[in-house]
Order: sequence, then structure tokens, then C-alpha cells
Amino acid sequence: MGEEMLTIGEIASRSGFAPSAVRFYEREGLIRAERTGGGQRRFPRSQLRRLAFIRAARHVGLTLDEIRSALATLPASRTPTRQDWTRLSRGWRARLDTEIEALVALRNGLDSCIGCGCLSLRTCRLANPQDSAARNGPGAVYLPRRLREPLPKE
Amino acid sequence: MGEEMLTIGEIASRSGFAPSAVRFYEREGLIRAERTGGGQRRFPRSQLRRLAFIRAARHVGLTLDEIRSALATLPASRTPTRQDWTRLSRGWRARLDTEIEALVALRNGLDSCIGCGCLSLRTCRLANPQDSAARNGPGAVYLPRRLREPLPKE
DNA sequence: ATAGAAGTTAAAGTCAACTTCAAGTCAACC
DNA sequence: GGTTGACTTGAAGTTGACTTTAACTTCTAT
Repeated sequence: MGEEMLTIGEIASRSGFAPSAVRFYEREGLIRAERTGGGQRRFPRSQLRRLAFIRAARHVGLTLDEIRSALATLPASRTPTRQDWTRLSRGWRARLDTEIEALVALRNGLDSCIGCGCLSLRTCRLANPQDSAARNGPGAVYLPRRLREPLPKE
Repeated sequence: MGEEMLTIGEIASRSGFAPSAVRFYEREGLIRAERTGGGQRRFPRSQLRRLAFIRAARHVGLTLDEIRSALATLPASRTPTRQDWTRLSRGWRARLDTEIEALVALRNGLDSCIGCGCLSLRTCRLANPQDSAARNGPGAVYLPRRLREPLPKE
């Protein structure tokens, strides 16, 4: 009569996370599991959706802390609706827009830099440390890290 | 009669890196220093330009390994010219373009995702683990990390 | 009843790019 | 020649998001 439950291996392969990651997320309070008499985890299907959210959020660049906070705003009393999930991901667009803008600005700066070949500490935006620390305007150009992420270690 | 040399404190403040970072870069072979009789570092001015290059390259998202490789292609026999530096930074543009493309694709995927609120493991690109691992085409959407970097700890 | 796959834990390891620490040395100036 | 600020080293610590390891237990199928 109980809801159908998933073992850690099942939920791992269905979500695409490594079992160790799933355990880690549980320890971190991002997902939850019940236990069998012998102490093994059994995951309600609802946790699959949380894992999907975690994956999507990680793709957008959120930290686990941010994801935890977002998940904490879901209603505890009822199953989250589509609207709940939609609300959580609404902020992502602005975040992506900001990152894209920053990258485009960086590329434009690079174009002029390649043209002049300067790399001078005084005149080149790319090389200028002051530009990094100070400035809030559109000149404040920071760069994302690497493009490729490892994620599940295929 | 010797070339004017900079102490580590001087080159650090002029380049905007912390002294510890400068030492680290020397250990890693990205820059070089001579030594006084007492063992303290003295940096030729030429190393300032290398540091400027390192800063710019980091801004674009290169790893230290990549930067080291790039610097290794500079001619050892003569002072690098502007063309040398320009050549090194030419590849960056493509890299930035790729990152921007990936981000735009991600944002577009997000738009449709927010619309449908799906987050389904089967249908949503953002949440789909297969999309991450497989696929090389324009669908292979990975995301950069956070926008802000610490760099010198202001 | 038993083999073997799959699960459990805490603790330690990984990676990148540095920073921090402790304990001591050097250089510059008065 | 003495003070003081800047410098030296190797080793360990930091951060985030996990993975790996070792030693052990449970579940499932036969």
C-alpha cells in the first residue's frame, strides 16, 4: 500500500547523478529519503523532480547553497505544483542575461585589445587590475570559468 | 649598470596580484626572478608584462596550465614583440564566442522551460542528464560557473 | 541457506588557484 | 649597529562539489 520507492541505485541512474552525489545531496538536505529496517535508503518518486531541479539549477550556475535556499521555499504541506517550480526558475533568466552581457563586453574589449596588442597595465582593460576591483558600471568585466563541467563522471 | 629590478612587493602592487600569487606563479614557472645575495627575489620589468598577460588570460577563463603553455611559445632568444602578444591572445575570441553561444542557447532553453514549467527528466533540456553527457552539436549546453571571481582579495 | 550484487558509514582525497601560517632572514635607513 | 618593514621557506589550509576508500551490512534470487 505504500508509495513505490526507489533505491539509491535506481534514483541515481534515472536522475543521472552518481550514487555518491545522491548521498551527498541527502546529507546536505537537498533531498530526503526514508529508510528500510536495515538502514538502506528508499526515495519517494517526488525526489526525482527535486533532482531534476538541482541539475537544471547547477546548469545555470547556482551553488548548492542557493539551490538549498530555493528548495526551502517550496510548500511543505503539499506537493509542489508546476507553478511552484516555475517560480523557482524565474530568477535564472536575469542571471543568465547578466552573464551573457558580461561576456559580450569582455569580447568587445578583447577585440580592441587584439587590435592594439597592448596588454599594458595602464591602458588595457583586459590586463588592468583596477578595472577588476573597482567600477560597477558596464566596465566591470568578470569572466566565468571553464565551459565544460565534469558532472557525472561518465 | 644592471637593469632596474623590482622587489616582490613592488611587482605585486604594480601588477595587482598578491605577493603570494606572484610567488606561486614563479614556482609554477609562469614568471621568473633573479635573486639577491641574501636570497630575495628581484624581478626584471619584463615580468610585469607577463603578469599583465596572465591577468588578461585569467579574465578570459584560461587555466594556469593553458597560460603556461601559451607563454612557453614565446621566443626565448629575444624580447617578445607586440605581435607575439597579439598572437597569443588571438585564440581567445573564439573561446569567448563559444561560451557566449552556449550561454545564449541555455537561456533560450530556459525560456521554453519556464514557459512549460516542466523540469521533466525526459523532456526538459535543462534537467536532462543525457543532454549533458552526449551530444556535440549546438545542443551541448554547458554552463560556466559563477560570474564573480575573487582574484586579489581586495 | 547462501552467494553476490548493492547498500551502509565516516573519513579522507581531489581539483585549481591560491592564501595563510610559523619561524626565521634580509635590507634600508637613522 | 639597531630597529623595522619587507622578505624567505615549506607545509598546511581554503572553497565547492563531490568522489574514493575501507570495512562492513543488507537485500534478492536461487
